[in-house]
Amino acid sequence: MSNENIFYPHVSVDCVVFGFDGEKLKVILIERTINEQNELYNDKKLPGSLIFSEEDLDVSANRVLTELTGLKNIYLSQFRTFGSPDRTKNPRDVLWLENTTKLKIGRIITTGYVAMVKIDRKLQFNSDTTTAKWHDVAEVAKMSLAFDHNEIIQWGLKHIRNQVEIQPHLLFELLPTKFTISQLRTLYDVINQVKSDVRNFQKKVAQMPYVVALDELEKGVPHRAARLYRYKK
Amino acid sequence: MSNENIFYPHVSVDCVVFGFDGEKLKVILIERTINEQNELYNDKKLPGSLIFSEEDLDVSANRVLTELTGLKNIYLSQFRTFGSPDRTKNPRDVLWLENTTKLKIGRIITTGYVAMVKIDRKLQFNSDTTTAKWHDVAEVAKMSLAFDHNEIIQWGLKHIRNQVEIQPHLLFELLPTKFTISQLRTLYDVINQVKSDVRNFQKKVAQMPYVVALDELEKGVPHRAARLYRYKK
DNA sequence: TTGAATATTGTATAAATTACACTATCAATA
DNA sequence: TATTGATAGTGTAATTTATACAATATTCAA
Repeated sequence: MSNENIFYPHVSVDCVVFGFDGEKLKVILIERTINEQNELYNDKKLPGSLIFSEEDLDVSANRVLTELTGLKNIYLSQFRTFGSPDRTKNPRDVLWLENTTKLKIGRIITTGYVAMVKIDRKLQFNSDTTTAKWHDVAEVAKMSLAFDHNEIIQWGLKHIRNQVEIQPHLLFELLPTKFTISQLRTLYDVINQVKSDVRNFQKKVAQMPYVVALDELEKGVPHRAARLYRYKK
Repeated sequence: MSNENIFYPHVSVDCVVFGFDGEKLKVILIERTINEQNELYNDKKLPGSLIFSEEDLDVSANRVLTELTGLKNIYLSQFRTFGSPDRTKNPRDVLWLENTTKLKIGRIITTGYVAMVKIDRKLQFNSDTTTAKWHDVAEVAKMSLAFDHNEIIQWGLKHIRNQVEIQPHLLFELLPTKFTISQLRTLYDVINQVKSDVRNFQKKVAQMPYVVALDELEKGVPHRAARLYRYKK
């Protein structure tokens, strides 16, 4: 094996954090400003950054997420690594990288992580120049994000679909503590891109021992109030 | 974000290539010899190596697999990236790395790929010092492999289990062109760690339009010969 | 009181999964 | 050539799971 072709790529992590507002699937993006020949250009990217020297990849994903969004103790699940040299083919991305890292960067290999969090959790961040905000996943698909972040989000979405099929418990990460069956169904449908039958869905929920009915109804709705449920264990 | 903690890890790929001998699940390992204070030490590792400078990760996995096993045009599917700094905590592994790469290596982040190939494919290799051979997956689990390769194999195994559930077609990658239902069932059972009922399995196969019966029986068996089938499309 | 909006509930049918045991075939050998 | 050992091959009933489908209940607001 010859050595002259071996070099030292940079390694980063990117977090695809999903939320649910009761109606639509959301994802956290960070605003990015690039100073391009004294013209300021704004676009959006996933929360992500280079890993530290002796830092475990999973640990790094948690650190970066906290630094850029303020979210702590989030379960992050690795789903795929993106390693095309074309990831840095856009000069705007390279410019931004070199400005923010003060490093000369040839290529970056990034590992994607997904998380599912309750959308009412507060987003905070260290830096003055980045702002983490929720965006509609459907809207984001039409936007042009930094690097290959559109592609990363699609893979992340695919990943949570698979995850949720194996572990339906994960759905409750996205719902408020108290929720209606209707919210649960909407979430299920939006993730799986289906339209479930109301009665059959009720039946399905009824045989989930970990979804327990509360003695409480939703409030402030201009129609019959739905019963609230919570997730147990 | 401070820069002093950012550095340039090495990036590699490792291939977990599964085969099936009609009875047991197999995996390709490479023999490794380490010269430790003039004592030769032998052990085994997955086929894997550092990526090249401008090489796509997927392309790299294919190149490395061909270089180390002679296998060409294999469909490799990425399943997980291993990024613990502890991956190089064994001095023996570091010694081997530095001898083979002539590089000073602190840590290596590796991306795992799986492949499923017919076990009768010929294994060939460039180097005089490595030999690729099939090993029982069950036996390998009891061996101590290089780096975290035991762990990588377990993740790979989990991955093909999921894959095969979604895409039962993949099973036929592991079988000879002509196979018996009994072989198919044994393979199914060994991958899913179950014991399927013979009659129910026949029923299941009967409703797979892509498994077609041949007008041919197996030969050289000291009992009633089973009908041969092949995979179509 | 009425209408608008959403919540809640059951039954019949079809499809998929599971459990279960005897006969058929062939080669080796007595 | 009869017997034995080893594996192939086959069907039915019961259970579980998935699907299709519509009328009544509750609440708020007009």
